[in-house]
Amino acid sequence: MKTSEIEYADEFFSFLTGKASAALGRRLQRNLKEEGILITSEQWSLLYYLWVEEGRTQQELACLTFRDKPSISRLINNLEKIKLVMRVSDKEDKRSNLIFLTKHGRQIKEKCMQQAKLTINQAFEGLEREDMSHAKRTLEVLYANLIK
Amino acid sequence: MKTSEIEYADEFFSFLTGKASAALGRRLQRNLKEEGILITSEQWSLLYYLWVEEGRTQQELACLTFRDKPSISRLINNLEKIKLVMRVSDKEDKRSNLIFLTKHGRQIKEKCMQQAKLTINQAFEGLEREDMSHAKRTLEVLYANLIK
DNA sequence: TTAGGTTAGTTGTTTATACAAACAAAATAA
DNA sequence: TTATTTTGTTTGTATAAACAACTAACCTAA
Repeated sequence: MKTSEIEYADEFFSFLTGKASAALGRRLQRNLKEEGILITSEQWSLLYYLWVEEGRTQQELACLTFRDKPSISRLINNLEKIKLVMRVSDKEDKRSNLIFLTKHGRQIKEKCMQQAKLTINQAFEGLEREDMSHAKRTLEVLYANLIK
Repeated sequence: MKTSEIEYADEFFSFLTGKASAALGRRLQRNLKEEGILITSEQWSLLYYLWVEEGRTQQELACLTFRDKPSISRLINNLEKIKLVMRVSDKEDKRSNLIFLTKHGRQIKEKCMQQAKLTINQAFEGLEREDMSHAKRTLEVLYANLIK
């Protein structure tokens, strides 16, 4: 293996591990916990889209969060268990569930967004906005390459 | 919420999902499967360090792959099950297991590295090396911020 | 109107993760 | 030497992911 290939594999591996995003998720979860909010970063990502707009179908949530349908189904099971969301059968189309926030699900929004901002600030310390945008664009091209 | 905050949260979220690294892992797994090698991308990442050097302890592997000790313990259980690695109790320190590749574990190295290279090429299509290095550096700073 | 295909969601199975708690072996300190 | 702490690993429990197989409801076209 040539030197250039070793470096190449190393870069590859660094992304493969996804350690940065995992660390970000863990930190968010920790920051939420400190405010007494016991949800996972995955649950946060679903709630995020419901705070923007309620009454989405599970299919919509699957597309928005890049998960498959079973993953969404089980995430919502857990969010129902802790009484943050509820399924409401769509009267127009009985196949669909519309997902709504409970009162408590709406109440925690502000605290969650605040802790998300805190997490961002902690993560981006010493980084320029431009660095983040650049990295984001690169990852988006990479992602686009891989799903086709 | 101000516009700038929405953009900010969006960038944050894009990293949070880790969708790029997940897609990379799935593609690697798929590419390996096409060569008849049925291992997960997580198993690959452990094997990678064993191909570089065998006889590492689980603790070492945990550090190298940024996983906790239970994760490594169970990854190795599964790698033992499919007969790619084996635990050998360290005679110097009976607490430690030294992890060695089986014959088959060594045999698949070349094919695996070849499929890893293929995966890299697919992922990086249309991207400059400089973009990847830049993204990598950014993610490394982000990661360093979050583990302290 | 009914047969065939599509869409929305669920369930089963396997793998992987985190965190906490347990355990045994080793190192250290009294 | 014995007591205490540290280190390496495993086990328990919960959440989450992918993939395949399934059901139910809807749509469409003969």
